[in-house]
Amino acid sequence: MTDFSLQQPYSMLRPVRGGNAFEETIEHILQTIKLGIFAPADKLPPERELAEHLGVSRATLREALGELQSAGYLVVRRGRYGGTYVSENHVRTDNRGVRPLDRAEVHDVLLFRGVIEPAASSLAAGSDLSAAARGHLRNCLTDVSVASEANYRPRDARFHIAIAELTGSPSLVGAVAETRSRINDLLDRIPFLSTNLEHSNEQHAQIADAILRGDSAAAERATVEHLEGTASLLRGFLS
Amino acid sequence: MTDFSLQQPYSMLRPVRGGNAFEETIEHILQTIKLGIFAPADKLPPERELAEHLGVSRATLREALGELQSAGYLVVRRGRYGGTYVSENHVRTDNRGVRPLDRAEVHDVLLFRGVIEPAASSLAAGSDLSAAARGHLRNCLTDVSVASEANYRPRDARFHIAIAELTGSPSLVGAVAETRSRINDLLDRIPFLSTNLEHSNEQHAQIADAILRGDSAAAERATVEHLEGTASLLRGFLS
DNA sequence: TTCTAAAGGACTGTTATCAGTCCAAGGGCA
DNA sequence: TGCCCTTGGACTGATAACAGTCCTTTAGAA
Repeated sequence: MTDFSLQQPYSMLRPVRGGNAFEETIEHILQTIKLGIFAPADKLPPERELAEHLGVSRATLREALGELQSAGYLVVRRGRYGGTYVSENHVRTDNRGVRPLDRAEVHDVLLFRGVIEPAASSLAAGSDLSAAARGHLRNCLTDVSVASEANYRPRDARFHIAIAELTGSPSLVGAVAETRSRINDLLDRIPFLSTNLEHSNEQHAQIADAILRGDSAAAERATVEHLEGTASLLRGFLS
Repeated sequence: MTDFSLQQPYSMLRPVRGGNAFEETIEHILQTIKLGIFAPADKLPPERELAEHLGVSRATLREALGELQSAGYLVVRRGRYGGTYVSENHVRTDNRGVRPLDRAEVHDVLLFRGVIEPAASSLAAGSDLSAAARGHLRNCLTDVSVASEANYRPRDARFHIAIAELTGSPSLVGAVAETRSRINDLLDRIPFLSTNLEHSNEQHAQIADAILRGDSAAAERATVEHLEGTASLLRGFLS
C-alpha cells in the first residue's frame, strides 16, 4: 500500500541542486560515457565549448576532467588537433555488492521506466520519421547487435535513447536517459550474469522494425516485453 | 519530421545546474505555491528545516524568502509560534503576452504530459490504496471542485499531483509536478479565457471515481480526455 | 508578571565557483 | 624549416554560497 505518513508537503521539497558543481560535472560526463553518447575513442568537445554547454566554468570543468582522467576514463592529448578522448581500454572497477539494492529505488525506477519507454516506442512509431532519423535508429541497432558483453550496456542504452529521440521530445529523451543511468547504477550492484544477448538483440530488432513500419501497438508491446527482462532480474535480487 | 541536424551528442549535454542557488530556490518555492502544495495561509516549515530540505544554506534561503516576501507571496511573523506564511491575498501580476508561446516547448510539454499523466492515473487505479490515500484523493477532489476561478489552478495541480502520489513513485510525482509547472508557465502567456469549470470538475470526478474503484482503463481514458482541453487551448494559440 | 523556547534576523570567516588572461604544446601548411 | 592556430594548462582577483554563531522578537506556560 501507498504510505501517507508525514509525506505531504515534504515530498515536493526536494533539494534544489544535486551537490557541488564539481561533482555534478563528473557525474554528468561519466553518464554520457556510460550511456554510450560518447563511445570509446570518441573526442569530447574542446574544454571551452564543453564548459559552456554544461553551464559551468572552465576551471570547474577541468577539475572534473582531471578526475576522470586519473580514473582512467579519459585520455588527453595537447596541442593543435589534440583534445580529450574517451579511453578505449578502461578497466571497469568491480563495484558489485558494495551497496545493497534499495527496494524503493528499484520499484520507483522500474515503474517509471515502464511508463516512459513503451510510450516512447509507441510515439516514435507514430511519427513521420525523416530518412536521417531512420538511419540513426538502424545504426544504433547495428551497433548494439554486434556488441560484445564488454561494451553491450552503453550501446544498449544508446539504442533506447535513440528511440526517445525519434519522438522529438527533449523531455522524453532526458527522462529515458536519466532512467537508463539509474538502471545502470542498480545493475552495477548485482553479480554479473551472462545476459542472453541473442534474445535481447532479437527483441531490439522487433522494436526497431515495428517503429520503422509505423506500428505503434507492436512497438509498445515489444518494448514492454523487452523491459521485463531487466525488471525481473533486478527484482530477483531484492529478496 | 524529426530534425537530426547537429543534435547528437549535444542533445545530452544540457547544463549541469539551472542557475545560481538563490534564483533556483526562489523558483522552487514559488512552484510549491503555484502547484498548491502550500495553499494560501499555510505555514512554511521553519527556515532551518526548510534550508536543509532544499539543500541550500539558510543565508541563501533567506535571500530567496526575502524576495518572495517583498513580491507579496509570503508574509512573515517573528517570535515563537511565528513563521513564514503563504500570503492570502496575493494579487497576481498580469504576465499575459509578455513572451510569445514557444512552439517547440508547447509540443514537448504536451507530449510528455500526455505520456505520464494517463499512466499515473492507470497505475493509481491498479494500486492497492490505503484508506489515507483514498481520503487524500477525495480531499483534493473536493478542494478543486469548490474552487473559484481565482484559486482554481493550484488546486487543479494539487489534484493531479495527488494522483501521481498514489502510484508510490517519487519519479512520477516529480515528473507530473514539473510538467504541471511548465504548463502553468505557458498558460500565463495567453489571454485569460473563462474556463468551463463545471466540465473540468465533471472530468475530475470521473477520474477519481475510476481510480477509487480500481478501473485502470477507465481512469486512463478519462485522463486522456481531460488533458485534451488544455492541449487544444494551448495549440490554438500557436497559430 | 516573569521566564522560556521557538522562531526570524544579522553577522563573520571560509570555501567553491566564476570570468578573464596568458602560457605551452604540437600537428599541419606555406 | 619555421610559422600558426587550435587546443589543453595554469594563474589571478572577484563573487557566490557555505557553516557556524549570536541577537531579537514574541506567545504561551509557570
